[in-house]
Amino acid sequence: MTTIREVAQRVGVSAATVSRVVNGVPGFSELTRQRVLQAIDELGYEPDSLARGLKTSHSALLGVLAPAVSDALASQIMSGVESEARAHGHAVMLGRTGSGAELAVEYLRTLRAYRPAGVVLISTAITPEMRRAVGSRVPLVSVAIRKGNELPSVAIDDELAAYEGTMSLLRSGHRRIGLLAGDESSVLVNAPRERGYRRAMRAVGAKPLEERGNSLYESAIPALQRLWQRDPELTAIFALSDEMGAAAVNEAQRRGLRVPEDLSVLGFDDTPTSRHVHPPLSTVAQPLVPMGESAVRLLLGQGPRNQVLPHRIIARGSTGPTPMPPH
Amino acid sequence: MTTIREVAQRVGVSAATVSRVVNGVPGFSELTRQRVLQAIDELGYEPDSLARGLKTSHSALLGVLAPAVSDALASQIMSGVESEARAHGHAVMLGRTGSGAELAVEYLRTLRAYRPAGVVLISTAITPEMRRAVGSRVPLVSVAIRKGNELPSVAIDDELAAYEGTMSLLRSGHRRIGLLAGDESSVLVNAPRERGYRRAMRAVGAKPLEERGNSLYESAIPALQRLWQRDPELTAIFALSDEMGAAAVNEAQRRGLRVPEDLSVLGFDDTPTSRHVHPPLSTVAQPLVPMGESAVRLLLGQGPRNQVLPHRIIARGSTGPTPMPPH
DNA sequence: TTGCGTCACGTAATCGTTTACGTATCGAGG
DNA sequence: CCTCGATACGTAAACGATTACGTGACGCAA
Repeated sequence: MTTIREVAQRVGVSAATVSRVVNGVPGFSELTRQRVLQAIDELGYEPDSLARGLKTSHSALLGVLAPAVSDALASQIMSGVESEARAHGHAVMLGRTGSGAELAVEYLRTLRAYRPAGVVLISTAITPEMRRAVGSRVPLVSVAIRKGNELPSVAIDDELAAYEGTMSLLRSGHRRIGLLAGDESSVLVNAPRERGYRRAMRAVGAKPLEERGNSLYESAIPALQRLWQRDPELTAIFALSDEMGAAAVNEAQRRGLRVPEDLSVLGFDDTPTSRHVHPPLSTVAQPLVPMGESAVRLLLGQGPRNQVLPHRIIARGSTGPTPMPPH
Repeated sequence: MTTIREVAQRVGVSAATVSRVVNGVPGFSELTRQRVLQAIDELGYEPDSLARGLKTSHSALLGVLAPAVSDALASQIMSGVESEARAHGHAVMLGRTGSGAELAVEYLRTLRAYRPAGVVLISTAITPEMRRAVGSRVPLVSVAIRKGNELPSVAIDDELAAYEGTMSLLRSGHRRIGLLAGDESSVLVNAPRERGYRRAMRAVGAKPLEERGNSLYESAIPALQRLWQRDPELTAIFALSDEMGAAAVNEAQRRGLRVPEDLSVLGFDDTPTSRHVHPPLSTVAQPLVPMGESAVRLLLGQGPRNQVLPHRIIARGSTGPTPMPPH
């Protein structure tokens, strides 16, 4: 590893001067700039981030905390985080919450030891313990959750998005729309969505019908069962996650229903999963990658404290007009 | 941020002693150990990783390089990497290759500046430029690829796995088995799988039939078209990725074929995608999470240089016996 | 010519650890 | 009693960068 002193020596200047040209701090002539840059290139010098971070007391590291590393929704957001972070010369450190805040606290403690430039919390509410663990200096931003913590946030308007999703089904003539909700543990994102659904249903005098899964594929199967049991003549299902939506289209077809002729299914989030079923899942799309990008810009001090990004209803193959009533 | 000197002062010893008990280096009495530990607890002291890394010239950071952050297969592996890394007190830095080696080189350069303990390369072959970028000190390990670089590796035996996958279809009576292969760019993993398929087919005197996608869902549709065109009476399809397998079961059903009664579909990798279709996809499973775990153990100096982990054929709903020939 | 402001550097302290080396104390063996 | 070897520390020098401060040279106005 070549050090700043080695390149200084090669050029015949002091380390301070090299540091200045590297960081663009005024105090050197054009000629020495050239020679320093050339020496850097020849020696393949790269500033030691540890030493730099020690001196400046902050590194160019960004922490990312997600419920699970392999979570599809989080992955998309992380993708945006990674590219925007890199665009700003920052690197990304990964951690997961798992169940309970214990892992998160532990992760934040080790993260703090690296003096990160900021931390992105994906689908994760912050606890006082977590705040203590990471220290009060480090800026945090929460993504895909708006309420429940006083952090700056990047998210869609879940209530409105669910309202409009429901509305789009209603406009196609559906009245018997079952809701496949997420579980209580992710209440911060689910509660507003449920409210949006109910508000839309009530607006047209339709009766809300809800069952709860845990957002994952398997959990949707029994919830669907219960839904059909409560109303065998459902014409549409609004699932609050794409995985549950995928389960709905598969399960419907297994029961001999055609999608969307006999049953429309609307998903939520627009993860890649929505394209893995047939017909492809219509969904209420969150701009996941842009959300990740926005989050790092916010951390790096740009943009308003609370960003609400636009959602979008994407009609793919799984939704259509109300089936003709048999007569 | 409390420093080591502050805890030293509080106990009435020198910083050196505190450092010794923190790192378990002999040279302190049991009594001072107790008191130091207590002071650390009271002050919430956490050693500064940057300073420590500067002094020892290596951090407890592990780099991970994947083709894409949101890649499903890579995500599973990363999940294993993260948990095992954490179990060893290491943190994980994320980077992506994208297309071309340029991003990878850039990432490895910034990674080197943090003096990482090692780097995990997922589905990525190393180039001389990449090696230079990261420096010769940093140990590397490649996951999910065995050939093509002289790195220590963790992977399954792709040739054998594909052979056995094909064999399992053959044993069910299938003879007209189409192969949905991946693209040339990932030749290091695809070539052996194709060889395994061909070897099995030839072993029973069946005729190989192959078309090429790019491992993603969408790419499988036209490839399937070509497959059916070349042999309309295929009774099974072996897809070299779960996404293509999922496309095959959906596309088959769209054409009015029942899965598995009329057509069996076998996938590859055992990513979550395999459970997102109906019937759920039978697949040749790689132990992705354990592969990630093994990789970090290998980096940290444990285990043999080249690990071949066991694959497994998982029969879910998408495969079955040959359809009766109509007569 | 003198004086002063600017430019272009160099010097040296500093960030928070680790660690080689020095040292005081103490018990035991001769 | 003296010596020797552990044991249990303390001292101070690194690690590789950044940066406040000092300084010599130069230009220019008075």
